[in-house]
Amino acid sequence: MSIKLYNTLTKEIELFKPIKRGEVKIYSCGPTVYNYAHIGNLRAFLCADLLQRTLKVVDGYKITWVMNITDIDDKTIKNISDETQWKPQMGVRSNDIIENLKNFTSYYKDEFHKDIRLLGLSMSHFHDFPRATDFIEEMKSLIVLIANNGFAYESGGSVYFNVGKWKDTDKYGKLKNLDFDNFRSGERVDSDEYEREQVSDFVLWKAKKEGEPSWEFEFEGKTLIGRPGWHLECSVMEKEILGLPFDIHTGGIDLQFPHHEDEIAQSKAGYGKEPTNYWFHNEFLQVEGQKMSKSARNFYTLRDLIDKGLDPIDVRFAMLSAHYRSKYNFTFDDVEAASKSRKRIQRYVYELISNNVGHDYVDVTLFSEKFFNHLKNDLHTPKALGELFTFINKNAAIVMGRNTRDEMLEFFKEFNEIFGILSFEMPDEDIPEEITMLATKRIEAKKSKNYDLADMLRIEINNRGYVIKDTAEGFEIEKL
RNA sequence: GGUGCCGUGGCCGAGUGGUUAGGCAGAGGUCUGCAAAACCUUGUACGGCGGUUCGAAUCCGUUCGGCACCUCCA
Repeated sequence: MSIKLYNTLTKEIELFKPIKRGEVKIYSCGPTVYNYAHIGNLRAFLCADLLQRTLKVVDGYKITWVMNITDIDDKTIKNISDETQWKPQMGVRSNDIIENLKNFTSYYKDEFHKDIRLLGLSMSHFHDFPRATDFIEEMKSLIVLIANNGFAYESGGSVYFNVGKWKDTDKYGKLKNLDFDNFRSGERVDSDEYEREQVSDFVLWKAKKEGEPSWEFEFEGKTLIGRPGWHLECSVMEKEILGLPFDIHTGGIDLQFPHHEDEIAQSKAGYGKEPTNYWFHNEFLQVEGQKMSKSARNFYTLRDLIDKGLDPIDVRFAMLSAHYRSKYNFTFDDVEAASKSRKRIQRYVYELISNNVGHDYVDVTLFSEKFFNHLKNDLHTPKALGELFTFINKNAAIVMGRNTRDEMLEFFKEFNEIFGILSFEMPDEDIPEEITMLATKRIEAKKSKNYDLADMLRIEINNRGYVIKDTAEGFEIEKL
């Protein structure tokens, strides 16, 4: 209806139009479950979450959201062959290598689910999490289709996609302008033992190496023992689960090439259709201005951040505060700032709920429209949040009348269906009796002007994890 | 080497020709015994150099710097 999105296919911000009225089908390139997801991975999933929530809340679309789980590739294989990577929670390591692969990847899949839940993604928003190894047969079928159309060839037990031939048929390089004749010279390390006709050809079926999990594939009269190529899984799963074409495909910017480009080529060469109408790519996350990497010692998983005392919801809000097509520079100071500003919004909401003294009328509809219009404009969260803070600054909750408050709360409920950072329950914390007693003693000390004792008691309360605030009536206690 | 993106005040981050973005931090204030919270006030920024223009962070040229992709990568 009215959301505008940047489409990598056209390199323009376009008015989004779904294939079927009122419905949007989204496929997100999900994690490779060979380890815990790092915060760069998580940003991509959070951006996809922002997209689907915005479509749902702002334009009322019914969303079908699929995120794949890559459970077979070089990295998973590498890690299952390394005994030190095995954890007791994965079960018993057996001689059945495919069994090991399943157990290993299942563990990290579950951990991934825990992470995204902590980040505020809701499992109920997902339609499916297909795993690549559950679609081996369908992948073989696609290879056969591609071969039948003349765009695949077997060599050394592997099957390759013939990019050169494809380029005569259709454009290759739809997502990114690439100068194929001028690929980095001298550094083109083709360490594969596989024999490709051209370096730009990519693998559809990869011949087995010693110790690797493998499947049998009857192809043009030969039995090829091996496994599917990485690009193939998405082409297959999105077709099987969503059907072609679907509406939006999401992923990190690094996947534009070759992953998504090859996905387009495969799907079109095999199924005769391109996968999707809109390609949605989020920019990278950096840490302290650098690319995140293990060698730079700035590599974080969500659990690393939690161990450092960060609240995952603050991480969520910090990431959502940056535009998805901008590099997000993750710093601890920034999460700290995000935490404070988040709490400011939360306190404002609590004031809307609790106080009842004001009478002012404020045009909430006007503000709400402006706010959501920013989101409709290619998910411009920084502008939307700027609008929100400007509004909060100009319109103190305390002076608003009940009707305005209720309208504001309606706004915040919609806001929260997208941002997912607010609570509408007044904090009803059980303050231990001993803390209340200390606070009462302090108030008495205060009344008798024994300020030294009062200050000591306040410090004692702080040390026990609570903060005391004096009010006109007496005091309030909050948990830190 | 090829392709593309970006350089805004202490930090983050909007802004594409003339009007206060915003957040965090900082400063001052109201309130308070002191705090905390809240609220009010407060920011001579736009990498450098040229050019176009009455006027440029915004357009053009150039230069410096950073980043990404170029078949492992969210």
